[in-house]
Amino acid sequence: MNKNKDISQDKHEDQLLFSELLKLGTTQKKRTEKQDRILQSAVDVFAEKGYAAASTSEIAERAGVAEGTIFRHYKTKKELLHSIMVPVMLKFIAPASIDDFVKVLETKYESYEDFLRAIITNRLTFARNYLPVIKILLQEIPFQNELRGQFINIAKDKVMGKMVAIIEYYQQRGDIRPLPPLTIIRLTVSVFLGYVFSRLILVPDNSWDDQQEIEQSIAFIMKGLSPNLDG
Amino acid sequence: MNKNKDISQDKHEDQLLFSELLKLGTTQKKRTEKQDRILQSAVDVFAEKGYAAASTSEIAERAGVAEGTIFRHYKTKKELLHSIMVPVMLKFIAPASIDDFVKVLETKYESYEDFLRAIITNRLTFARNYLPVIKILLQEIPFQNELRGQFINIAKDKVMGKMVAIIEYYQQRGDIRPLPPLTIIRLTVSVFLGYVFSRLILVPDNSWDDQQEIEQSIAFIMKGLSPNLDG
Amino acid sequence: MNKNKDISQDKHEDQLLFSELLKLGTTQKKRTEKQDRILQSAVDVFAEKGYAAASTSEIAERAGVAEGTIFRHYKTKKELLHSIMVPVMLKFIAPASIDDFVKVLETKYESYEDFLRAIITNRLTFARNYLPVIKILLQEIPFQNELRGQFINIAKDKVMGKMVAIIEYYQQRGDIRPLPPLTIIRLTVSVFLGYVFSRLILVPDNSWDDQQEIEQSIAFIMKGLSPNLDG
Amino acid sequence: MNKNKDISQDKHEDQLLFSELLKLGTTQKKRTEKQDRILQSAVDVFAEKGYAAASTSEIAERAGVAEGTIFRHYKTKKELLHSIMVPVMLKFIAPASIDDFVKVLETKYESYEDFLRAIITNRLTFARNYLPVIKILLQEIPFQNELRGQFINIAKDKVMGKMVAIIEYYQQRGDIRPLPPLTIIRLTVSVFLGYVFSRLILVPDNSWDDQQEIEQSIAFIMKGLSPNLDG
DNA sequence: AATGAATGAGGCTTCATTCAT
DNA sequence: AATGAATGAAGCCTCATTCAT
Repeated sequence: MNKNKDISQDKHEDQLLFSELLKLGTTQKKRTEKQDRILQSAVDVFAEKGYAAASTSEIAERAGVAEGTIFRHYKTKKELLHSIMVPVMLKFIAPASIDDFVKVLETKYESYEDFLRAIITNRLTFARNYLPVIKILLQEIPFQNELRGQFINIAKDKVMGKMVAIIEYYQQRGDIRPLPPLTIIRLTVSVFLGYVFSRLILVPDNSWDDQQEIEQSIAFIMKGLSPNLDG
Repeated sequence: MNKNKDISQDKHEDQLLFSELLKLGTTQKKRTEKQDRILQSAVDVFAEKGYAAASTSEIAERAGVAEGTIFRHYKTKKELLHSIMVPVMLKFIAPASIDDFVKVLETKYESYEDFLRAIITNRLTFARNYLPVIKILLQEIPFQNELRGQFINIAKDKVMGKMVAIIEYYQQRGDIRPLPPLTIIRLTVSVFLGYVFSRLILVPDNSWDDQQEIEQSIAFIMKGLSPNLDG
Repeated sequence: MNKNKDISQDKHEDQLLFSELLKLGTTQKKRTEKQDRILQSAVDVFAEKGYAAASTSEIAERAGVAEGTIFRHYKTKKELLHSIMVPVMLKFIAPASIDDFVKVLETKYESYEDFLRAIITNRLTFARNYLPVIKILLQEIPFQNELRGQFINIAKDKVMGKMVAIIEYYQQRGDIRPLPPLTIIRLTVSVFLGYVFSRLILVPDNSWDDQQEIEQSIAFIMKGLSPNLDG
Repeated sequence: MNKNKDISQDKHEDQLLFSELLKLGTTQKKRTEKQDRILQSAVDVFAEKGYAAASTSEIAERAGVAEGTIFRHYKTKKELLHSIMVPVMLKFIAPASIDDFVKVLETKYESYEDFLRAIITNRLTFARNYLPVIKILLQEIPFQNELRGQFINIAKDKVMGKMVAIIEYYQQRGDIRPLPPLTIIRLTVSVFLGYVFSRLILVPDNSWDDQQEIEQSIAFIMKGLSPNLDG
């Protein structure tokens, strides 16, 4: 059980500034300092008020740039949103490290539980670091059709295949029940996002014992998926 | 196993029109037909575009009334939102039937599983009937502080106490593990809302086998909460 | 110096309720109690906010009648204003008693000073009793052309002639200087309205010694108009 | 009697355009030509219709700008009003030249009459040049509490002290009666504003002989305040 | 006579976007 | 590249007035 080298240690991926995040994964032109400030302000304002209620003038003000400057870099407000969300979606649902999972599937994690613990810890760290963008993502997915399409495509193309492969691997090993892999993903992700939502949006002021809640969630999922209920 | 006449059959509560829903639970003045049309249009537009992006003029147009008419009945756009959401919250998180659960706790449902199946089926029926308002609720909770406060209060005052009592009852009976009841609620609700979200918002066009997904979800939860993993 | 029977004692004229005032001077239809309440509320709201900023709905609300009721009695908001102002103008600038002045000019007041004291005290009592309508009058005169026309006409037809006669009488007696009577009126009225404005609008919270201020004002006017500057 | 180069000649102060007036007395940012046009139109419309009845759309139209442009420079309609009135109040009740009065009190004006003639002529010139804003001032003082407060403060801080000193000086010289200085100010200002109001608002179409009316007003005030009525 | 729901024109204000500097 | 003044469409809301009941 190699708990030590778990994914959450992947500082290179998750503890970067937002502007750094955006650089990854796409071939971006050089971004100026003003552009960075615009993006950061946009993230803040979108997360605070929602996309529709956010005003470009407030974004500009917080970024310390003129109103017109935003539109020099992003043709429309919607393009600004997309400039933020696309790299985030790539990162959020398709961590760079997932490839590693596939590659070293058998050797890296002995059990589905280890895999689960690794990925949940990792994604929670990510969510905590980029909470505002996650919030935007969850908020806007229902309204921004194009965004939703991209999200689903990314999920399909970059994640689902691999996840299914991983799940089937553990199913064959007898770690988990032979439910449809998509159902397993849904159940797992529900528990995870349910925690993120409760923890970060619904009652953030509560005193949460993250460590314990996560362990309980993992145990819950593992038992829920275990093949041997009455075996 | 599950009681036959399960709660989802409670047509009097859940299969009414939206305008009927609003009548329940509060002593409302008589609502005119135009008022009903305004409310229905508001629900539609809020659900389609989100509160902030919805315009009162579009709501009026769809309702076939003059824009001013909206403001004769609802002082502000926000009041219109609240007029919709408050009764929904009361109904959604605090079904009238929950009192029955408490009253006839022992006799009515033999097991936590039966209880779970009953309440999930019931709430899913409700969610399906009032999908748009559920969508609004999930969307606006992060931004409308007052709404969120009311939501949390209603949850606290009307549901949590009873749910905790029910859960502790089944825990004493040995049906489920002695986790903190709030954690159990979080896990259960996560699975439920995760399904609603996937089913109704994220990929609504998929062909879903509701019956099977629900059974799988219930089984997942039951196993996840069962005390006898390695007993 | 018959100070005793001065005009301010004319209770029949000045200390009536507003609704009573309106009855005088014009042949009005019977007014219902609701009409009275509408008029009184209109006076209040017009005086508080100004005609343009007053809303008929607030007037209705304060009067305790439905919005539509106002328009059953007064075709338009402007007609409501006029219904208030016309009788007031008649009373304010053309006191019923002025006829008496002319009739008994010589015998009633021995000097211009007595006349002045009588009329100022009288008009001040009136202004105090009907302050709100005076305020409306002063406010709307510049904007309501029709009102201004009527005001000037009433002043011309009912007052100026008589006032000029009175002033010329005292001028012939050598009481006051042979300035143009209109100039004398302007100077006198200025001092009077200047006091009303300071006293009732500009700094109403001040502690004013009315008795003394009035006496000083009268003395000021008398000296200002006295013929014997270098006599 | 009166000094020849009287204050009304102070062209640098009083005969500037309105936009010029606004520049004085405060350190203003540069104003664009459109801003000037907005201010001028606002003055016109406010004066014509009153603040409440003036519409920002008409102001914009007359200024030849888009309505939105107004709100780029003035956050609200009320701020637009204040932007106009504050400098005017400073100029109207607190002429720059009043300091000179104090400084050169004895030498500059031999008598209260000279002082009075100077200041009245000066203020009348000002009023004539800026008639619309004076009209707005007189109209809105009763309704705009904040404006009234500022007006009173400016009067207190900048004028009253000096005026009282001047009046007491002439009282000690025996020029005028020992009435309370505030009463003297009230009487004097009443006569002055009474003339302005009659002349410019009530019956502007009359043919007025300004020179003569002013001299008569001054004579009236002087006699009214003279100590030696029956000396 | 009285009501109050309904209207639609118009009010103030915000906003994304453009463009001359 | 950056600015910020300018725009005009659109947003929320108010209001005087009408009319069916």
